Amino acid sequence: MSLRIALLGLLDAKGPASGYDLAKAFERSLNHVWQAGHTQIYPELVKMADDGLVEVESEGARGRKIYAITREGTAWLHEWLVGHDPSTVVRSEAALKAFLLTLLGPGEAIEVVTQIKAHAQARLTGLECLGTPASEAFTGRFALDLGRRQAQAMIDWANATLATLEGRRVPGASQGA
Amino acid sequence: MSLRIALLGLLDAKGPASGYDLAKAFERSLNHVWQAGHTQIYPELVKMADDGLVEVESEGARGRKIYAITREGTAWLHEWLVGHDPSTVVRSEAALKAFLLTLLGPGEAIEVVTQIKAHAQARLTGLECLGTPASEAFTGRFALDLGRRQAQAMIDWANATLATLEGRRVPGASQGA
DNA sequence: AGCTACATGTAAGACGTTACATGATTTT
DNA sequence: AAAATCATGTAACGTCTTACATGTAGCT
Repeated sequence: MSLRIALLGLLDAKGPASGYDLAKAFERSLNHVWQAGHTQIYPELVKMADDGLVEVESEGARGRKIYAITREGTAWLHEWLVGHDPSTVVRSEAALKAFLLTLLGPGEAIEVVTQIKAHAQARLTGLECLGTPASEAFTGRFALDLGRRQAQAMIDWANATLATLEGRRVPGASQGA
Repeated sequence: MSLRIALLGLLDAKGPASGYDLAKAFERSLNHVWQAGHTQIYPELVKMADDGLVEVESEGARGRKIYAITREGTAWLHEWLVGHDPSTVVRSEAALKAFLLTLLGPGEAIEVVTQIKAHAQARLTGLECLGTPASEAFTGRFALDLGRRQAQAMIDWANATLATLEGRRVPGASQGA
């Protein structure tokens, strides 16, 4: 259902758009929150139109189809945002690596953590580029802040873990907030 | 591939086990890192046996089949841990809600953030119960620390966002580490 | 005898990725 | 004229969830 929510959210926030536009919007803005390519988006829009959540507002050049959110779609979106209990399913390859870190020797473990840290730093840099503190109001600004904090938490974890692995601190201790 | 890694990791860390045992281990220890039920685990173990990564060591009562990791399996596991670039695919319903927060009125937005905060706090409490600072060495202790930090980051975000929504702070500003 | 925990599976369907396929318009 | 970008789709395959199905062993 979350793909629907993401698509409805974009249509609600930015107005009518084609599947192509939505795929681009996914790449640019939603990327750090949810992922979907055009091969998933096009069929989903058709299904959503069948269900009355969106409608083809107009057709442009090159077979371009502009979808608009319907009143039913808006209602559905708000219902989900307020009423739906966010699922706690987590599937993180980085966390899986962290879990199995004790199976490796110290040298290899340091290598893996360093790699994870580099990824988190790249992610943080990418997020910093998306919004500056000056631009105060835009859709997704709260998610951007959340993404930054999550990336920073991963970097902090990597630093603490590297310190442990290098024997500079006690292992497994809780380092607080 | 990550399900394989998780299963191989458990077999490597805790020794031979049945599919049933592995499903239980998923529930208890791996839950905050990767999820899988028995309906996914049983067929995967069969495929892994076909591929030579595990083997049926013995069969016990009630049709119980004990799987053990093979040398090839161990090699494969280490290869993945060190060599595989962790995918950055993120799909978080909480983050999606955060993204779409601006579509809601202040009252509803506060409600949603409060709900997310409660979930993060429950998660943090659950993780705290899994390991005490005293027990210094166990498989997954690094992932536990990571999970705690991620949960704390979410709680911090929720508090900052609530402050913004209640008009106590500037919106969208970067709050640093 | 009935309940609970152990133990393993299959099948249908939803969700997601990769590869393939096609054609129109704009830019170089 | 060729290349890039716009624009939409299908098909095959892999992963994940939910529901269904079966039988054993221990406990009360």
